[in-house]
Amino acid sequence: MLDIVYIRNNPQEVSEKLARRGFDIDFTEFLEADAKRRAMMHENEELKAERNRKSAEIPMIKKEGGDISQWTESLRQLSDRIKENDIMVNKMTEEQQEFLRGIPNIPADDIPAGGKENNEIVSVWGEPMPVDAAVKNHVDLVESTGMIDYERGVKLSGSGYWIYRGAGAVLEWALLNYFVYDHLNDGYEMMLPPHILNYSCGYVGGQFPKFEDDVFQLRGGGDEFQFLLPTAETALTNIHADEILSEDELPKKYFAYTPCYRKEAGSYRAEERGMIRGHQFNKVEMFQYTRPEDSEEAFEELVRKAARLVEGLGLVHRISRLAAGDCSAGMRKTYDIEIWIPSMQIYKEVSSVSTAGDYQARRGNIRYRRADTGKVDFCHTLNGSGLATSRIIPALVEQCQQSDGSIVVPEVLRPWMHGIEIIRPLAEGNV
RNA sequence: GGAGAGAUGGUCGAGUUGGAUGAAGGCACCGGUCUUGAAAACCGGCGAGGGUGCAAGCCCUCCGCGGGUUCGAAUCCCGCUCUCUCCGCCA
Repeated sequence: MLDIVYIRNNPQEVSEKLARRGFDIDFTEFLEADAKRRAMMHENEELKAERNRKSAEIPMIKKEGGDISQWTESLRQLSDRIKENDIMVNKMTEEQQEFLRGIPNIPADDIPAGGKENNEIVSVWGEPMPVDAAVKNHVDLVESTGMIDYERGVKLSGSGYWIYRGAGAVLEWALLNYFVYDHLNDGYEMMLPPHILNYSCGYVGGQFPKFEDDVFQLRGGGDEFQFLLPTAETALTNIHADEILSEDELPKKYFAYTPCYRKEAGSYRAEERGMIRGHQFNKVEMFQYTRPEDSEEAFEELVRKAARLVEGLGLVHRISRLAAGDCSAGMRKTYDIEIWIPSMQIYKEVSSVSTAGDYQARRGNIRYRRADTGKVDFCHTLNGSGLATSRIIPALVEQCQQSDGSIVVPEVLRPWMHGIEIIRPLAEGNV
């Protein structure tokens, strides 16, 4: 949610900045309605003041034994008028809120305008392997080594689900451990939140109402529903909703491990078969609540952390600065960490680091009190995957494969691999 | 699933025969006195949102959420949500 005062004072500037992300908006009508609403509100407040004043006199008149019947009659009329006005003001306010809710965040000035095609590559780490007939794709690799059981995953649940098993499950878990320990070392607090959230969490996170249909909804009969979280960000954003934090507890640095549940409705492209896109995948999510003046630095920190995790695995990757139109609606700026998938000859996102500025904080009413002035102000919120595994494993098995179809486990994961250093193909008929 | 109790400001907690009070008191926090320093003690300050104003200020709204009764609701009535206790069930 944008600051209405800011829009009021700088409508032109806001429109221009939003245009950078391809969002066309004209505030003329909105501001007219806003002025009308405020005038109406002001008028009604004066009526209320009058009512309060006169009502307060009644007990005194009563005490002196005076007659109050004409007072109550005129006050009843006044009250009725106030009630009518209230309904109108509420309606205007509701319309205004709805309008504001539909406006995406203002993109940061230091990111390119336009859509996906304007994304910029910030840096590249490692040398992408050339196409090679000998390179096996991850689907073949994880099946031949028995790391993933696609068939039985589908049997249990349906298309888009798989089972990590044996060395595959161990590797998956080792990755998560590797991430967890890195964040603990950096002083982040670990969270294991509920996976089922209420409607309001989806709203504050910025996903609802637009993406209501992209999550798995759990309906209990009411209008509002609970849902399986599509990312731990949705939980972490809401932890401090409706709270006023004190300045000295900022920045708050959290991370959470959860599976992420997404409908991913729509057809799968053939090249995305495998683990690239599933209905359920594991992810460790980093999150920070900061003072406004610290969010830029926090953003850099999150990007650095995400990239360093991939680097630690020794996997070829790059960092992209997303163009305004490619950032999700609630975000001012997003950098993606993308990992090289040799069989597909493309980079795929394994982490998306974003800063929301105060956009989410306004929706969730997340504030802090400044120590110097004693005033409250909105926090800034930032989030970043650190990391999602579902694209790491494909990249890992492909980048770490040997000519015999075995996979060398990266050094950093060994402490959690129960002695497995090389994952070898199963014998024929052993699947 | 059944029965009962409750929801007040950062926190604890008064206030429920409707009116003088955004709300006693304690704690926390901030400023000051005292002290070599700290603690203690004492004095003072201390909710949020909105409107208006250069400002001091003034006004409106908010006692879980939504509605109702009333000239007037934290207080009465209805609905909802959540929490707690007891019973039942049980991975």
